[in-house]
Amino acid sequence: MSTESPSSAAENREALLASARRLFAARGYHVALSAIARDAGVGQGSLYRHFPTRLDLALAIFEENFTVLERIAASDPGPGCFLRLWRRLIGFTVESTAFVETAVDARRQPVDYRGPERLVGLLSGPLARAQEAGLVDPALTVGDLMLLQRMVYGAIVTEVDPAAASAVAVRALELVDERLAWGED
Amino acid sequence: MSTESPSSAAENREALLASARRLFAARGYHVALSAIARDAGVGQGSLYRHFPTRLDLALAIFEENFTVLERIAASDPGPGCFLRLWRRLIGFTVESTAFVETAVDARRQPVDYRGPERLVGLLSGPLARAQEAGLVDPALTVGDLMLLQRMVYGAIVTEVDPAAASAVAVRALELVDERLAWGED
Amino acid sequence: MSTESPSSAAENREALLASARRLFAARGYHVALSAIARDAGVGQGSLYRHFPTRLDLALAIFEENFTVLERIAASDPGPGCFLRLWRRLIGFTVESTAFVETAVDARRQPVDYRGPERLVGLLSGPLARAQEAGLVDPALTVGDLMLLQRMVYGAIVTEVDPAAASAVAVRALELVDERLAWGED
Amino acid sequence: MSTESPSSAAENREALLASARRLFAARGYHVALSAIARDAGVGQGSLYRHFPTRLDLALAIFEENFTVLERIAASDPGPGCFLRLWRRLIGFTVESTAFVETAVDARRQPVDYRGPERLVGLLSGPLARAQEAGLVDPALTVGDLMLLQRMVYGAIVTEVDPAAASAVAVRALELVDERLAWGED
DNA sequence: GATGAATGAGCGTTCATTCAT
DNA sequence: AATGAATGAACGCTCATTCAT
Repeated sequence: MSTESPSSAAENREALLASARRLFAARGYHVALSAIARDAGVGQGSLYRHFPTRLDLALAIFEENFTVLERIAASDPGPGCFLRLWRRLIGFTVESTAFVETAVDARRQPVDYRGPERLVGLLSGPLARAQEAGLVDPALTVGDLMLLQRMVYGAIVTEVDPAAASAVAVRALELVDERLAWGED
Repeated sequence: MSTESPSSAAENREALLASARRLFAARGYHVALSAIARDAGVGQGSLYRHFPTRLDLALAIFEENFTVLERIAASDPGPGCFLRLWRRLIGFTVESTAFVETAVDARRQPVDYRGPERLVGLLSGPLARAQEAGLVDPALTVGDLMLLQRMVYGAIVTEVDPAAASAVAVRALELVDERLAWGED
Repeated sequence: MSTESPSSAAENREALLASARRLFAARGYHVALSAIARDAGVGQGSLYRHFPTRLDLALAIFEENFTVLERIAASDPGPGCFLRLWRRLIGFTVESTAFVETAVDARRQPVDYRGPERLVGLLSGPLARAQEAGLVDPALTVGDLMLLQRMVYGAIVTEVDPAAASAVAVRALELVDERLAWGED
Repeated sequence: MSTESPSSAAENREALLASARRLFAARGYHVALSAIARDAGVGQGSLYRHFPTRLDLALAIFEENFTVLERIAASDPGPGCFLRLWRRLIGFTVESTAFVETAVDARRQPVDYRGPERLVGLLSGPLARAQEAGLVDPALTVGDLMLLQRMVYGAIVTEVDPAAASAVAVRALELVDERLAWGED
């Protein structure tokens, strides 16, 4: 009977996203939605109201990630912007391996999602600037980068030891390392 | 695919593996086990007897793949053996993207599986011979190859268009192509 | 039908009744109450204030119907009044088959509802006048009529084709037609 | 963990039908399916296996009713057969008022059900024999009878007092009584 | 050894009801 | 007085697992 304030809608949304992020990572994309609601301290109906499907939850998390990347892109007009973006993107990849399962699901129940295109748009300018400044192999395309990110997902998601995820990502990128300056600080 | 014939234990096992392979690919690793039994024309209890868990089914399929690779390794003592093995391995990867989900599951409910080590053992000799013959970059280690295969999984499994899987694998490998002669026939 | 205008209590009540009438007819008596509120452009809490239970909504619609019948009864002191009333009553029956579900519900969760008695009171005078004028079989009682109306509900509500409702009502009444002059204009 | 014998399939089916018949009558067509399973002493999954939808359960009950009627029709070649059939049919109607709700549902989610046609086929011969023998008004058609049965549903289902159901059916039929010899033994 | 019906916990979803605003 | 988000019990349904035959 404990009714929270109806005005806590925005807070609930935040709490649900945070719980989803955490439980997706800890227990996989197919964690029970009721567990997410419980973890967020929110009723099942409210979860449903905010995010009618599991995918809506996943896409909302992507959206948050995008916001972070957009902020980086907007704040740094220099040639170093690209590497910051790329590191953050790989960071998201390492943190959210559960989204490979999202991708697997999406292949079977296709959804209209413009994420990749938006990411391309976001990276193009910074990549060009970095290449002009001689920081990145000029032959590398944004498409190559998108593929590389997906490959990193593969490397991480098949890693038995969760603690090794970052190291695996580094090793994976090193396999193409002459072209990309990842890892050198 | 439903068989009405007198079903011996061995035949049932074969039928179950074939159905699992097909349904894992078509409907994903989490397809209902009852669907596999039905597709194989076998009772649910028999599926259970042969493969107590879903993972047992997956590992048995890996085992079949191993057998194919071992046959190649045993039959070709020349320097070209490695590339044949590698191509077949990538072929298996393309065919069974569902096994990324197996890997994801396995991370959460860890199982003692010696697959990677066996694969290393299988590839070491042929790789060395290929490197001696100048066919493959001598700096490439078997560990690099294992990682590369896992990266290919990532590229494929995040590909929305199933028909593009092979092409994506090729593109993924080209990102490291100077070192590996994949694709040149 | 969603109204954005400043909504007074009385307007809300009207809008809710109109939406309930429509949705009961279109989607059945058990349509979600939230759908009625939404359709009326009114908050769920306001629906609640006006009509605490689903049955209150149904009874309020009956009440509106009564008002129409009372107006007819009050306005026509002649012998033809009865048939006008009867036709309108059968009309309401055809329009609101969903109320059979109300009746079914009411049988299980009995409610003190004086509808039938009021209807008897409303029809008695006009029926007597019609019988005196030789327009209706003098052996027919008001109770018979009430039962007949209920029988018409049965005929309509079991009719698969909604468009056939009126025709079914006519056929149903014809089964007792020598006694009642329904249908002859 | 109490597992009943897998061979109790037929018994389970019977138990489910009996429970459904009883609970549909007592608590309405929309009684929880889990309540029916519980009442029958059967798991929910088994209910589902035997009757995938609520409607399947309802139709199976109709089927049982049909079997009873067919047995009467087959066993009595005389002119009195029709009245026995008709009494039994009205008896089923009185017993299973919940099926008005089935009909209401069916109007919204139409289903291909040949019940009425079968009933017509079942009654035609016996009705003709009864009419030849002068037991029933020769002007009465089978279609009239079907409609009459539906009208009886309306009379019963709108009756507040469940104990009055039979009496209401009798009164309802008396409204057309010169034509049909119902009630006189 | 094979069978397939039975089981029931657990999931996603719906919705009447409440209540801070 | 009106709003509409929050709640959570309850439903239909799925499916891994068991076991009498």
